[in-house]
Amino acid sequence: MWAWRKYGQKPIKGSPYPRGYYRCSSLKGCPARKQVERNPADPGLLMITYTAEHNHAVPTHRNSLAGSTRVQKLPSTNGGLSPNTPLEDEILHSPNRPCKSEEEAESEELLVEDMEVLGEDDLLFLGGEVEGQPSGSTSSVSAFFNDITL
DNA sequence: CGGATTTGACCAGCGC
DNA sequence: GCGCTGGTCAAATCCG
Repeated sequence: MWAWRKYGQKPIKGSPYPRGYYRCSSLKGCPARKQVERNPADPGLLMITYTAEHNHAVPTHRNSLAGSTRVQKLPSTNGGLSPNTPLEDEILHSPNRPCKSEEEAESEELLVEDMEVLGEDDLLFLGGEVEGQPSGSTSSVSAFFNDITL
């Protein structure tokens, strides 16, 4: 839904998997950031931590994808296509639980974004609260994902 | 050719 | 003060 540009990756102490740092590339001055790290307890699960809020509206890019790019890639071969968002379309493309290799990380992230669909408002809420509540907000996000998987 | 990704270097905060 | 760790920067590279 947002356009994220990766700007860094670091191995994290205590976790065998590196953490990726992403910025919003939709708008140049957008302060929104997200950290993507794998859950050591469940390597198939990506924990996405949002920091700061987007200072712009959700790019209609999403719909434009559904209207142009997606349709071009997937003509009416799907029959009904997906009347909903392209995000759901991508989720449909993602396998259940690949857990194959690092290359599958994107698919796994899509899997996590499935959870965003479930609790998108909650995530945005958490992301917004990180600014106002410096203590424990990040861990709350992690706990949030843990609750989902467990 | 422009934008995204990779990756090593640099910097700041914190604990000892 | 020093070393460790996490976060960011920027140059090189890749891809459409």
